[in-house]
Amino acid sequence: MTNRRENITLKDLAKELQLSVSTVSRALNNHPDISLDTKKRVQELAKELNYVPNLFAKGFRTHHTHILGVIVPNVSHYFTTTILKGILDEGEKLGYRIIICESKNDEKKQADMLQTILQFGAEGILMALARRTTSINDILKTMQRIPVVLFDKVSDKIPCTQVVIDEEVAAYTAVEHLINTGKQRIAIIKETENSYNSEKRYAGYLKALRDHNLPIDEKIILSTEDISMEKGRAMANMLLSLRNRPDAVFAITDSSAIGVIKALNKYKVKIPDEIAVVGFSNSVHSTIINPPLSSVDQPGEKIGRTALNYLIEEIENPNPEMMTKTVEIKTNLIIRESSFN
Amino acid sequence: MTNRRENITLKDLAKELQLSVSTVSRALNNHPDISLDTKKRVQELAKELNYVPNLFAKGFRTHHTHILGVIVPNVSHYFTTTILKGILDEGEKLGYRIIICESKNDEKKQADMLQTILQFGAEGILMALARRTTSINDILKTMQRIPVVLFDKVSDKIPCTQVVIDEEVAAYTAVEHLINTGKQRIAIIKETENSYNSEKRYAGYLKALRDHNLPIDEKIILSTEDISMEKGRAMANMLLSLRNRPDAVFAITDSSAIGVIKALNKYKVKIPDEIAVVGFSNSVHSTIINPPLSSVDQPGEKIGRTALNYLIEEIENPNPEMMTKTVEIKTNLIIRESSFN
DNA sequence: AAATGATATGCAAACGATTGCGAAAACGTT
DNA sequence: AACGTTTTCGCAATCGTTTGCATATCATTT
Repeated sequence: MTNRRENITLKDLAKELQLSVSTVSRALNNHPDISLDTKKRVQELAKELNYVPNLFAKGFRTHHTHILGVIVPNVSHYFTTTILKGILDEGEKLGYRIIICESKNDEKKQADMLQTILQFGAEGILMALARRTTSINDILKTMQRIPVVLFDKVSDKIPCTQVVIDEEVAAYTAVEHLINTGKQRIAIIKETENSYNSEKRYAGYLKALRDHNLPIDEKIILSTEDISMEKGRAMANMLLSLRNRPDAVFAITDSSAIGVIKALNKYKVKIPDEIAVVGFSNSVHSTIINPPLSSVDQPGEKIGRTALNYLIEEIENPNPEMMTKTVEIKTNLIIRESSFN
Repeated sequence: MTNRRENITLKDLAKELQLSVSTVSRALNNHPDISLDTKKRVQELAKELNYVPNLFAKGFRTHHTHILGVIVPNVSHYFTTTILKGILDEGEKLGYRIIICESKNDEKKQADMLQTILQFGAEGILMALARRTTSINDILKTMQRIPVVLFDKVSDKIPCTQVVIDEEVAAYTAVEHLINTGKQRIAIIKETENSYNSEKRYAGYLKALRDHNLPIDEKIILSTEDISMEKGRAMANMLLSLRNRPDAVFAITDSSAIGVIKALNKYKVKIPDEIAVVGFSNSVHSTIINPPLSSVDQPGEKIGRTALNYLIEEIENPNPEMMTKTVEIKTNLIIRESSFN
């Protein structure tokens, strides 16, 4: 391992070329004051010696770090990773480095991470809120220093740009699809906690039923906290035990929808003829389960890209008026055999 | 947005307290030279004014950036995300920030990212190689500047610490399990390209057969490039068309194993009685598919943690001799209904 | 009383790059 | 030949923090 630490600096180049540090700096930055001849000499030597600017010194000097922070509840969640993909890709294109943190749905951890990211000199933060984020003080405080853009898990209590999907429309479309296939008694599995996403989807569900003059029956409106496959399974069992069974289930997440399918399969309930199922997220699992699950596809990469672009816009052209808009990304219902054949 | 840019510096604290900048610095760093009284005064004011040290200036001064870079082929790959989880978590504990990049299995992109990460002042790099990484020059060059630790996708051509699972043992165990359930004719689905992982697993497969005096039949040793669910399905169809069908399939990845199960289900082949299936990775999908898939569980978080710890060890205590070892993490075969009932 | 030592603080340089300002060099103009 | 312009470059300050060394104060010892 030769010379692990030794880095070439402007000074080295300057000495070698018998120039001043400032001239070398300007030559490398293509400053008009420098003659073409000098520029060429400098740039050639720089390349030859494999000069890499110390971005720390630069960032320190210019107060421009080109770092962005991202906080998400769980990096292993598939939908989240597609968003990250968009963020990483777009960030790289625009010359920003991305630091990723996982809040593990822990509000306190989330607050610590905001602090850390801030300390580290990030110029902006992208985040999906931890579940049950109630004290938004830390976030507001952070926003006084650098811009914040929320995505996916958002809250209208926080005055900043938010990038979400058209939750309500998406749910409406999904339920309407079930209605169009002749279903009349559609159950919903949603979250108990006041989650932004869950509420919006529920609203879409209600609107679809009302618009098609279908009765709303609270017996088949099921709520659960920490929605999961297991909970989906339990809810399905519950629905099967009803005297008046539903003929379709709209589950607010794919995992719970898959739990439903598993339960139905177990009791040999015919899908979709007896009970149809639609999920939300279009995760990879949708195509693994049998029958394949109809689901709302959320364009994760696009959400990531969009959020990042808004953030950078706010960093580079601060403009208080533009900083509180909500951007809705269109989703797309993917119909598979769990609801149609 | 009040005072977005204004940061409190040591100088501000010093002026307020009528002290010198150096004293304030030492007080905050708990230097023994400073009196308890002064320390207290300084620290209190710092907290009150919400002083956050400019880590850029600090890193610039101390040549200690506390940044690590991670390069992986695909951030949406489940196993990868579990590794990332481990890296992020352990990194945070040890006070390092993590920058993540996605190579998209593109060797050129991978080289660019090494450069970027380097420029940015990372003190070490963790990486899983892009598929078909042949020119390792960029990596070797990087290693002359900062330590590199490889994980998951590794190469023995690169002289550095490598953290992998016990591929061969894992495969051996999986195949032996099939043999123990009475299977005699076990097919394997592996990769064509000279992938480190695939070759090791294949070796384990061969060894298990030989140790149990089972014949090795090339007709049921199937290779494919870009292994996937679709390829698994195709390979299964191929196996079903044989006059002499196998009674078990060991698929080197979960996705291909799931393809196999889907094909078998389609043709109503009884699993595991007629043909048993074992996969590799124990991805979430294993429990979604029906029947649930037996699979080798790879402790992703542990791999991440381990790799990170080795990297930091090399950063903080450089010691050329320790830098080329291969660490094997133990896996665990999870038996489900696809191979046992 | 002087010397010694311990304790507490300040001075100033350094890290590497950028940049306003001024100076030198080169050239053209009268 | 003297002057003005333009081109090209260097000086020096600056960003915020750390740190070796010098300094100052006070108590302790001889």
